[in-house]
Amino acid sequence: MIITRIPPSPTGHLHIGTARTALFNYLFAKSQGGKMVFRSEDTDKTRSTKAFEEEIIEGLQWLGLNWDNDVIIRQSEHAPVYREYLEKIIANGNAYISKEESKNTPGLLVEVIRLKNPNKVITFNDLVRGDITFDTTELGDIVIARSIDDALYHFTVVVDDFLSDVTHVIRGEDHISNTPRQILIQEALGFERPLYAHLPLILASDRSKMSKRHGAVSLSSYKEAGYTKEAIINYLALLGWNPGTERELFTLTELISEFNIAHIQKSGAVFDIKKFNWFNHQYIERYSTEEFLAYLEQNFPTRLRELPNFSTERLLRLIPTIRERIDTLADFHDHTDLGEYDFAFAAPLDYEPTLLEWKNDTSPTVAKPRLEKASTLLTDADFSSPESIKATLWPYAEEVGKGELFWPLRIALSGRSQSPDPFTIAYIIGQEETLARIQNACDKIGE
RNA sequence: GGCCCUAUCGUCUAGUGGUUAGGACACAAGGUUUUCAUCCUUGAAGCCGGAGUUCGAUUCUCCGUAGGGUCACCA
Repeated sequence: MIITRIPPSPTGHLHIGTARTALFNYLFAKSQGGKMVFRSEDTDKTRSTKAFEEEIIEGLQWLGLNWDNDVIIRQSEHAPVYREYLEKIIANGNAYISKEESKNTPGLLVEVIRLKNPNKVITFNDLVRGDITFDTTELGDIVIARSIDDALYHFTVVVDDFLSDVTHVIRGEDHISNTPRQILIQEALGFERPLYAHLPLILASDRSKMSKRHGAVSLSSYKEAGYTKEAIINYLALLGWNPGTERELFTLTELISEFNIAHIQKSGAVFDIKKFNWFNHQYIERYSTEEFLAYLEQNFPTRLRELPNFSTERLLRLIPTIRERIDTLADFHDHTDLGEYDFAFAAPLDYEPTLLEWKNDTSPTVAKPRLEKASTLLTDADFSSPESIKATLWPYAEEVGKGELFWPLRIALSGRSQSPDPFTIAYIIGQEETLARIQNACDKIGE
């Protein structure tokens, strides 16, 4: 049975890189019929918080990356276990208690536990990179515990991986240099060595490790900006891995069946927000009206309904238009309105009359009779679809010129130089509102 | 600086000794019955450098160079 693990440290928000590491562990385990276990590495009592732990757990679950252990393993609850193995490693002579000056509080004499380094050359096989060799002599006698009841990272990782029967350690490339230390501890304890796979790092655009100074790095910040979990999973999977085909769109389930560790890249991958946006657009576009509405409601909880002249009916008709035009919800100007899509609710009143002027026209005045004619035609029109509205107006447009009619009509309905076509807007706002807006435009033109 | 890892279009990548070096994002131009968006077509854009192995290197080896990671009583 293949067992992988995702052991985040609850000392900060769920980093997008941690989410990706979890994804790869999940995909590998599931593709092999194995399991992934979750472990909270909260041995650093001063930096770990319950809130961060909850955020990390919620984030991974939101993505659908579920682990297989029923109870969450917390290293803070394992002190007695570490003590047992610490006693064992001291008893077998591979570690010793060292009385020395504290590094944290200079002047204070403390007893730390150090591994007796055999000073040997260690070679381990990395599933991504092949053999990697280190001379551990330069590591010295590493400190594995502050005291018998206070084990440190390298020691706790080795013990917990052993206790969880972890077969594959899949983690970021930044852990490569930790591997020989952990192997030394495994050997001192007589544990079997798991298989290792070190993933290439996600890089910022300057090719350095992605960090806060590069902008958004937490999963929650992307979630809040309106990225869908489908897009996040899909994009993250393709950052440092490829299916071996030219296909790019995959669901989590499809990724499980396509996943192959041999296709993991060796070099770091730059996180490209533009491509990420494209993925998000792909998934948003595939949402049904109901799914999109749920997506909107989730991200604009109450404010959506506080828009002036809000109407659920109109919103439902607006959705197909928004769906094909946005990459993320952040594309709306801010989280208080629908930005450039506000024409769906409030009538545009403050645009300049000159905006009604088509490029072939010399003054907006010439558009007035066209708008009046359109108004007449629309009075008897079928408003059940954009197409029926279009059919009503088409013959007349061919007569006077399409731009000559549709441009001023579109401005009259949207008040914007760029917007969806007039048929779509008329359909969204309905007949009564359409006629009122055309009348308003005519009034603006005056004589 | 020591140690370790890496190196194909701007970015993500396919490629495993012989290819017109392929795809995607982004970009540019044109088109799709008015603007925006969508969609379609086309285009520009790449094998880090030098030796070596070989009939032949993007591909194998070595040396450079560049970039990254890591050097805690953090994880």
